[in-house]
Amino acid sequence: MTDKNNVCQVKLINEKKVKAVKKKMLSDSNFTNLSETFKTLGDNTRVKILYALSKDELCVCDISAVLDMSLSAVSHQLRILRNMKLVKHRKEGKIVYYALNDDHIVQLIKMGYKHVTE
Amino acid sequence: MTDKNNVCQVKLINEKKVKAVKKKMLSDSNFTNLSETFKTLGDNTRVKILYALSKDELCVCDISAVLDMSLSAVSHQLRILRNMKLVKHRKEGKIVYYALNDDHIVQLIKMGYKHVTE
DNA sequence: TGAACAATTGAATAACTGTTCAAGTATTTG
DNA sequence: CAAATACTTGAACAGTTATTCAATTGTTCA
Repeated sequence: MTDKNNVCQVKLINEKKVKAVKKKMLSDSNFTNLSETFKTLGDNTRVKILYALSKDELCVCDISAVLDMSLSAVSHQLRILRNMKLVKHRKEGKIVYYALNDDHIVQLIKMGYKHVTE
Repeated sequence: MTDKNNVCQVKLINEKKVKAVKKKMLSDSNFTNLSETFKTLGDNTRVKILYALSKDELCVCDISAVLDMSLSAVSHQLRILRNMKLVKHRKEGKIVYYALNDDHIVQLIKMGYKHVTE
């Protein structure tokens, strides 16, 4: 893709800058992990679940009550959060309790909240 | 949706907890803003653009060179970042230079990076 | 003025995503 | 064992999204 007529003809407006910035970029896999983490937070339902869990450990049923959503929808999103290792769960009979995996994510959400409210 | 047979029958496993957590939830609009901000960061191309701009002010052409992507694709994403007020731009003749709107977002990205690399 | 070119834009397409619905698991308890 | 129930799962559907391609805008400069 680099050559082609897609890229501007002037052979880079600012070759030095481009080289310097390119050198400072992270690896592709880091960017992928980064954007996938943000993408996981970038859904109304999931961010609500995480926020709720930052207040208390909750079972699926309780979460669906807090969010006023179907059990199934919540469960689907919990699977995604589980896969991303953002939440952990423990079984107590029929009931499955979910909790945040660590407080890391809450910090991110708090910072995001600061951003949108300032 | 609340009643229905979607929600668990036990009339809430833990009514007190649910009430307490529900009270602590943010407003819907706050959650929407929050998730939309994260969603904007939750794309490989956009997070790369923001990261690059955290290193230097760059024109569209330079950005497309840094990311090795088409001008058009970059421009489309820049529009989204502009709409979200994450970047600002200034014109210099034919060339449009982009920069981060504020350092807020870099903090978020740094924190996300810390999360994925730890 | 007209050629060159950085950037934007709209349409089209392919891929992805979140919810619902229905069916299925697993556990408790009568 | 059978009924009840908390939860999970797969398929289907509607809505969204990122990129490409082609056309267009706006600016410089010969």
